[in-house]
Amino acid sequence: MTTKKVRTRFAPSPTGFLHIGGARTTLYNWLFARRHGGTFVLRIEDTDEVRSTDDSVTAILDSVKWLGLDWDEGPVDGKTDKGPHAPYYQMKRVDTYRKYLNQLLDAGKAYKCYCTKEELDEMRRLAQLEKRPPRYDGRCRALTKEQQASQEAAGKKFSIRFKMPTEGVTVVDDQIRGKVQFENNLQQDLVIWKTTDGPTYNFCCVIDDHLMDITHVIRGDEHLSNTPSQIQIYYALGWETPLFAHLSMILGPDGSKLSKRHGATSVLEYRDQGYLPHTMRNYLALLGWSTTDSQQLFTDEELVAKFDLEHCQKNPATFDTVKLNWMNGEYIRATKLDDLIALADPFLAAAGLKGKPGPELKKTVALEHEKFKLLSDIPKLVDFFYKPVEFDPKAFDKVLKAPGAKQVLLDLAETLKDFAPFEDKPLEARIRQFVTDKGLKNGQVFHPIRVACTGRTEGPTLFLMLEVMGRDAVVQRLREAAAKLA
RNA sequence: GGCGCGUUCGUCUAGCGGCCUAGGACGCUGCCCUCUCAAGGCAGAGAUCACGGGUUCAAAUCCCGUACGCGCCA
Repeated sequence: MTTKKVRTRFAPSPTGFLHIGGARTTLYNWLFARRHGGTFVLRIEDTDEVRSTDDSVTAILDSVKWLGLDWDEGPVDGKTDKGPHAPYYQMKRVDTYRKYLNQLLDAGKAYKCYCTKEELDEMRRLAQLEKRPPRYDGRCRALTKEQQASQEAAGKKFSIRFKMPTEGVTVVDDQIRGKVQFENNLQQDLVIWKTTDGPTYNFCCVIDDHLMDITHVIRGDEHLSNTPSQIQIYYALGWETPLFAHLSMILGPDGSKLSKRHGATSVLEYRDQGYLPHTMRNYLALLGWSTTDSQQLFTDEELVAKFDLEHCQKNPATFDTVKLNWMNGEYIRATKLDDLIALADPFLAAAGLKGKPGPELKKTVALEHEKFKLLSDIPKLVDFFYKPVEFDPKAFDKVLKAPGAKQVLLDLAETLKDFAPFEDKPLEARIRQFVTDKGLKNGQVFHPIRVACTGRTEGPTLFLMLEVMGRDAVVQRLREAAAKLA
């Protein structure tokens, strides 16, 4: 076991938003680094010039920041970097890659390949036909200097391939899956430099992980198959390999790889729907990792203290919004009122509830605190305090159109118009007295009040809600509802 | 097609040969609380541990096949 200081990295390609799978990979890298007092590095793998965009970089950095996962080295924003291994954008490191490319070329461990796309397609077609694995046959491996010169004289472009060993096996000693063996002669000679004169992902990745002293490469399952090739590049350069850990994928409810079809996949969408960063950390931590006890809710400190690679799941996990929602509700309930209102600010603003006349938001939100699953639920559940009552048709028909309901509203408006103090307990006592006086049942009075004041059959505890709403508003709403019944 | 990975309640999972008549969490059902909806409390249903063979006194746990799913190569 290495005694080196732990260094992990998350290395996204900026070709889109940070999705749930990437978020979990980031989290695990972060947790592992923090767990071992190590360093967490963020590196942008933007070698795909066509698909990489600045907007994606921004979106990814925003996502990681929102998740609350701070990185020790990496981009600060689109322009500057922090850390001793800067720059952390691969396209700014091309000279470095070129240096090692030349080293491999000089050592005869890589070679120029002049095959065109058409030729490669043909090769593949034939292989399919003959039921052979459709891989590059290595025809340019043994080209002489003269042959190469004539290809180039003919103006042919070339890519550069890495020479995989033709015999033996490469073992990936995976921290999660154990030893995984690959036969070398079944691996093809990987393109490490493109015809367009640029490095490829698999090459840069190796160079950077080595140069940046990465000790643990924790990444998605989809990279496992490329790992033997990468390991051989380490060997060819005379480097020690880091330890690898491949995480299983995250699936959608139908068992296929989580994608747009399944709804939200981008981390930022979860932010915009009103999930708390802590919920995402906790939920994602448990999606593919677990402790031996039955604990579900963890503080960040607990997560950091307990996280390990041993308990990472080998099989893929289905993303379950229902449990996510439960957890978010748990954390919203655990959030102090003032903090909750601050967190909900964008949602309250979007709903136009800020600065509206009416009760203090803090009071109305407090009434429903235990019911919110999402921050975006907050305005939906308290908006009736701040705008004219909109009656739910069913509630209106069932409760207000009930026999006697109109009279109850009218009588109550009279009873309450001068009532003081207009507070929870006194109100309850008075209204219960009203019920008795009229020889009615609780429901015949309580329900109409609620619907008249809120438009709905469900809502906060009644008398406290009336207190918060205030006498004038309550009396007015009772009368308006009665008038509507005319 | 080749190679690789995986398979425990609907979902996330515990389990590393006897403690498993398989435990927990979310969800679901019922009851309690109650002015509604939640929250909370209690109870319950729900998994022949993918299938088939071995190994062993003993297997969800080890080995081998099969099926299915997924990934990579293109």
